[in-house]
Amino acid sequence: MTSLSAQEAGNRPRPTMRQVAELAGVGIKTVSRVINGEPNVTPETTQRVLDAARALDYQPDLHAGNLRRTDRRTRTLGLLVGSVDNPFSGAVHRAVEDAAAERGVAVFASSLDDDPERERQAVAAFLRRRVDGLILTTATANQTYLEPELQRGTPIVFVDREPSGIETDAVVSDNAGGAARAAEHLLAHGHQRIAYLGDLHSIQTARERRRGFLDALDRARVPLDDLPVIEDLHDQAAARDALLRLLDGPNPPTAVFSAQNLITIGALHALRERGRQRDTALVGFDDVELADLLEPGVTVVAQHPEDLGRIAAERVFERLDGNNSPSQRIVVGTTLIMRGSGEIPLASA
Amino acid sequence: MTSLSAQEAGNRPRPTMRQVAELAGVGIKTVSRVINGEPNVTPETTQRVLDAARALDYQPDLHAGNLRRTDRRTRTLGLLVGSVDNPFSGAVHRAVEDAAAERGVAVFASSLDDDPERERQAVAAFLRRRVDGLILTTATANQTYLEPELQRGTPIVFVDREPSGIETDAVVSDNAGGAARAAEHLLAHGHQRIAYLGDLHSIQTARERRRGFLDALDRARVPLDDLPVIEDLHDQAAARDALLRLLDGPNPPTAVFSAQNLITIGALHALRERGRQRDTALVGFDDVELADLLEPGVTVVAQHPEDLGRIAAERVFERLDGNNSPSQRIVVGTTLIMRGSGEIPLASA
DNA sequence: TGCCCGATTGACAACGATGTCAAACCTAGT
DNA sequence: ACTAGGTTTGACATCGTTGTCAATCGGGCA
Repeated sequence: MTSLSAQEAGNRPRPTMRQVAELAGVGIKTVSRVINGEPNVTPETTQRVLDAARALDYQPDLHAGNLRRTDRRTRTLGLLVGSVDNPFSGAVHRAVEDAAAERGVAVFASSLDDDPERERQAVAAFLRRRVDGLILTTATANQTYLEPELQRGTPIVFVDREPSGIETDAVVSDNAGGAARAAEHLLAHGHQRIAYLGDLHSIQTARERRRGFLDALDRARVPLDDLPVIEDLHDQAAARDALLRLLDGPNPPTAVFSAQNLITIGALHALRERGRQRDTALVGFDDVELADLLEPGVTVVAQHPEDLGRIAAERVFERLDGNNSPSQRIVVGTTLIMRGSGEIPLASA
Repeated sequence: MTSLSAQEAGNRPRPTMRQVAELAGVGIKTVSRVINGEPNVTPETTQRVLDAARALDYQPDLHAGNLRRTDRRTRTLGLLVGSVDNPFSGAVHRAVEDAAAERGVAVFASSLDDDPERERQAVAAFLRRRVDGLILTTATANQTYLEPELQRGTPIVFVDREPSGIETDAVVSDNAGGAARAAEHLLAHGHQRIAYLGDLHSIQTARERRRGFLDALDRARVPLDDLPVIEDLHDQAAARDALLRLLDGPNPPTAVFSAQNLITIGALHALRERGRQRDTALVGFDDVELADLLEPGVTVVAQHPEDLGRIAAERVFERLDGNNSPSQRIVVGTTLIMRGSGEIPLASA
């Protein structure tokens, strides 16, 4: 009533099964049976128990039950993504959540920030809480530290980036293929001097995209020597600055491939600032919101984060359901979406 | 080694303190002391225990410990947001995660989808897992169902939307104020016939924004009777369709206030489709990515979701630390960001 | 030498639930 | 009326850990 009521912390202790049993005038095991929907309880007893539980606002303690339960399932999943704040990660997260919610499973989410130390910490935090399975985006060079956990039967599925030093499932985008597609698209519009703006070299997908990009140019016999290939751009500002330098330098690129969503946004800023958005072609990897409303629209190689997340979650649940077929690497294709910026032809100037 | 290794599920059982104790040749309580950093263990014993723990890849079971521990803290928080794949929610989530991670607290995140039933389910799932505190965006008309939990001392902080029927902390944006600011801004540029495009009337913030908007117009003595006020637009497509109808109808609005980020995007689409983006003014509530690169740039009343999340989390931790001052309603201001679309003057046509 | 006191250690109960098992209670068939 | 067999129920041990408490050990001091 008064604003004090909320603050009388630790007032009533939380009711336990024992108290429900007492109120209902039955044994504690009977309460357990009712709460868990086990058979062989008369309707009258069931009702008495339910009434008592309602009256006390009883909430079973999942973890206490787990301790004794034979399956030892916490109905909890650990999810590690780039950052819960990034739209790509958000879509992955949402798909995982939906698949999990269907099964009454709750999801712990953590942000990686491409920091190996954060990864170890997050995984340890998940394991201490006894998650039933892990869906991980990794920042470590090597995940052998997870081997013992895998041996214990905990399903671990990597998402977005492939694992290394460990044999387990992975669900990833076709990074090299998508990057190659972007390069070929720009080549087809006459460009040869294409700048590559990439994320940290330590990130596996960044290396894959770079490889796909360079391989495609190489196949087209474009000399790679003096190509502007810039890596380790980890945020919008860095990408913007890098492209500004290229645009202001001698022999600026006629086209740009930005290999990640934040980099694309940085590149867009740089192009606008120099008024070059209508003569410098741009293809981005990963879609960005509103890209279709810019002028010109931003051509992108779109990933399908919802699929990545959904498939990864389904894989975890299959493993939990006993499927122990050999581990698989599932590749989700990318989609080139042409909106204008990627179709700007090489200026005849 | 072979791909089978990962599949021999349930191989080795997970090691317990008992096994660490056995391997180290000490009592189980001594292991507990070492793991928890309690004093009065000799350095040699400590080392033996740590070695044994390492050798077995021991991970303490946080929940088992909790069962016995006097503070009963799971070091876990439940967070309910609109949708983990909405940028606004993502920013709130990230801020909460950062504040929590500092304290070794893990975060369960769930999406609400403005569905009261999902809210009950998510909250129940959190409570069965004994989270230490709740940070909630609500979709129910009334949250008295949380009263017993509040009485037990669980900190509950509402974020983004205010609670009703319950006395507890809330951290919200200045919705009415921000909407009024948007209206005044459009009025200042000569507009009177301003369309309001709003979210579900059942959402408290949507009602607040509508109220702020209408009050501002009323103060300016704009007749509200035949103003195009459209509510219950819950996604981009609905917003686009609604605005298209207005633009195509008789007496179309000269300015638009879109009261939520997805609605703003839908409105942008509609304006482009009719080629009206340069003569119809637009102010959106909540910022959207790339809004600055559109032509014209999108003027918005930006919220500060990071602040909402951070403050809400801090409030929870203060409560957990024993602060039991009266519950507070903390209002975070909004910021008008002028980028062009909101400064389009009334056409002299 | 004997005693006191603090440091170190481990046995044991307990946290809230479920699995096991046996007791009590029906019902129907003879 | 009596028994077989199924249904309903609860006592008790147990899950992995921490709190309590008592036992042991090793000095330091009278």
